[in-house]
Amino acid sequence: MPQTHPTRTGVVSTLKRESVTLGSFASSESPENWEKVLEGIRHMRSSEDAPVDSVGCEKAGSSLPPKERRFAVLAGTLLSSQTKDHVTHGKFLFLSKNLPVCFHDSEGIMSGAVQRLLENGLLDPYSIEKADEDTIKNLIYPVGFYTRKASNLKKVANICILKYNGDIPSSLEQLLELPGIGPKIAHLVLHIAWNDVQGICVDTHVHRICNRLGWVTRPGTNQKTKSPEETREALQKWLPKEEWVSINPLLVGFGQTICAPLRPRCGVCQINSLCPSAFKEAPRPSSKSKKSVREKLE
DNA sequence: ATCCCGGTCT
DNA sequence: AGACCCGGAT
Repeated sequence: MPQTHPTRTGVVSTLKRESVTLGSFASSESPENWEKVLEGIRHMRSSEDAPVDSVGCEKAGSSLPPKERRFAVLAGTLLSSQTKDHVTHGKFLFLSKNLPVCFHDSEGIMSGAVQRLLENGLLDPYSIEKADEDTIKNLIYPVGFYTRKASNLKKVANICILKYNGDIPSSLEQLLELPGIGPKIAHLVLHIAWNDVQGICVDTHVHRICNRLGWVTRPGTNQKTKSPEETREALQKWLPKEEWVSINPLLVGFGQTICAPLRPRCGVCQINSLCPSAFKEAPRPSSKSKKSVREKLE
């Protein structure tokens, strides 16, 4: 698609204010203080210990030749999608050179599934196509949506064989045609497998945090974006492309440790003075308890 | 024991 | 809008 990103953002020109913006800014212009916010998050991330940073990664597929390696990336990413382990996608963005298929291993679920596939020689399209679907199901069992993923994996393998000579598609559009591959995974695979950054990988953390920061709005409005895709497009309009890769693991880790989906720890957040949503989150979503009034005020 | 999670597909 | 699915949090 057209590359209409005004990467030259007028970041240096505008005079800085100390006040917190309300998240409104002219379209295709950067939100105020975004660099300060990013810097603050980086600083917090350097001292926090987010799960995404832990070293529990498997290096399945690291010694494979390029074509097999790419398929392993696609298969592994497909498996980790829609699982909480998906948040660790950010991890192997950094390790893609040597460790193309890497998963956070907090529970051993994802890495176990990929490793079992690899040990059984089921990380390449030809073996997968021949393998029984139930076999794949059993090997990947603990991961979420395993039935659907086993089915999608076989379909993907078949398509890769028929249309791509056993390789994986190299364009965004072709990746999106694969069953079970949506925008998030497609952009991720494109980057990891082909080293091609065409878009920001927006998961729920990126989606949520960008909206809290007022970094993205629906086109022509001040309303929050409604979907990760809207967030991706809005974010890409102003965020310099140099940040497109790093923004995902940065915000994922931030979202895991501080800017959590519910009960964000605004009290310890170092950029709360720059965040229009700070301390504005509903304190207790479902409150049946009458105690626990003053326990979380750190 | 119940609720909640999360990309993708329908 | 709901189904898919597990494990984890509550």
